[in-house]
Amino acid sequence: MRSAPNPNGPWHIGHARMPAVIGTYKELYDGWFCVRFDDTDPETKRPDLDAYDRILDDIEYLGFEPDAVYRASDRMETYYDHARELTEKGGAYTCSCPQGEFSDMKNSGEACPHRDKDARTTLSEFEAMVDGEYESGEMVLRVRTDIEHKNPALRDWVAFRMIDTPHPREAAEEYRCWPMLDFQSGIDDHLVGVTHIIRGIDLQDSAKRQRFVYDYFDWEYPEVLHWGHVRIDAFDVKMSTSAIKRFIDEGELDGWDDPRAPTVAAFRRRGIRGEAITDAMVGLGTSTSDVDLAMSAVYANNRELVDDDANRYFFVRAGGEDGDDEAVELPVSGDAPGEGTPPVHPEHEDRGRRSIPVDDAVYLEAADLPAEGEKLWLKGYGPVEYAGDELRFTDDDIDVVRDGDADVVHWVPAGDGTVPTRLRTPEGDVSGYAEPAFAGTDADEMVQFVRVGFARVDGHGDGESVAYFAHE
RNA sequence: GCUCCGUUGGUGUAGUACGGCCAAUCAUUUCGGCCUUUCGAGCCGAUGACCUGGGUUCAAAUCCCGGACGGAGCACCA
Repeated sequence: MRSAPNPNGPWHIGHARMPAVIGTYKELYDGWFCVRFDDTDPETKRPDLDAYDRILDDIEYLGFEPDAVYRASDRMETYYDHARELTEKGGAYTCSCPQGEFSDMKNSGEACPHRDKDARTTLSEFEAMVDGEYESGEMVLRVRTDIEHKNPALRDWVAFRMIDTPHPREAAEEYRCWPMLDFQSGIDDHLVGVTHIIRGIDLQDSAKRQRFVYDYFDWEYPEVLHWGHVRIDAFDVKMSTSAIKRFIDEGELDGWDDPRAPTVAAFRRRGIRGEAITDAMVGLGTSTSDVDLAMSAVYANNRELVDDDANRYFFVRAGGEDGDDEAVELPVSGDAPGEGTPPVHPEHEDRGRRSIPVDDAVYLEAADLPAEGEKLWLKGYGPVEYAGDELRFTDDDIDVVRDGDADVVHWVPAGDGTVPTRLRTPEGDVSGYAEPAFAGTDADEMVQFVRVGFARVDGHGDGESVAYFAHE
């Protein structure tokens, strides 16, 4: 099987589907898969030189190692040879009709005057194409299919055309005569031994077009499956490589791994394992109709993968960039203990307990504040009553929680050890305070901010620490 | 306009080739309960679907015909 990306940019999350599915099938059925960069349009789908490696990197992150990697732009001579052979078999002719004129004739089922050309004329004109003797638009090589085919999409399609813009890859910058996808991928699939093709619904007619070429060569066409588009819920940013690129250029996004971007790189930085994405993609199946990928499915997978290792910390959200919803600082009075000792991980008592010193005041999230006179249970610390301007420690036992008289909330001390932290989320940045022990976490570690969600520690800077929010 | 294709709970999926074992699977979501000095975690449970109208048949999610809705192609893009 093969994944044939167009390297015109890093991947958004939808691109993960192909490697996820064929990589999984390969493992399941002891198969083989390659990545082939279909980079045969230096102009309108101009390849991005960085994208080749980034894509391979993304595939590795998703959990797969391709058995082979090809670049179509390295294989031009092969395509030329097959074009010559096809011409000799009577399967192609050069055509200099203006695009619109040909289209009109084709749509009414009429052959253009070039269709009867003999193979020798075509061959010499094709060599001239290869040598770059025509300008863009002057001459194409068409596959001779059936000009009266009932489906107009299949009638005498273009196999090669001239492109004046040089290819960005140095190895391919001299070529001017480029194959179209249907020709190039059709030839390659057979030559590298692809037996099963999965591709998008937009390429439904490709198989039918390519079959004409396969018939000329007397090759057997692979099994082919067309799947629908994936829509991802939960993202405002329009999901297309060019749209994301534009947002980055305009400064709306910080880069390809901005947590607000629906890119593979962003998911990675947020601490979502490739496996979680892969499993969700495989779960979508391969149906022809469009599907919605619920992010909750990816998050649910990731939660399971990550929960066991993610130690718990408290993080009090102070608010977004607009400064609303400030955290509330309240003194603690009464016969209060000097520290809170919640478990590092409730299912792993052996990891011990954190120590959170309480000098005289704590921060709470504004939304957690009860009505005056009501009680709260500060998790890992104890019961308090909200007295309007302070929290009075009470002698209640845990029954106040059982009886529903007090909510259990997280908190951090308002003292020196508290760690100012920025949590970068798909909805934007949230600033806040993490408990002192958070300063001891390592970059790349996954943690769970209790009652907030899972996050990946990005780093601890001078003034603030940064974490990337994964999911609840 | 011409040509393809699809339609199972909120979401995804199994089942549809060979009709009965499907008053429909699994996961997620939502809701409820349980546990834990009491996690937006975990455990348990509940709600919730065969696009529509005809036909064939003892029997239809499954077969046939029509309709609706949705998607795709008809590029010198991939």
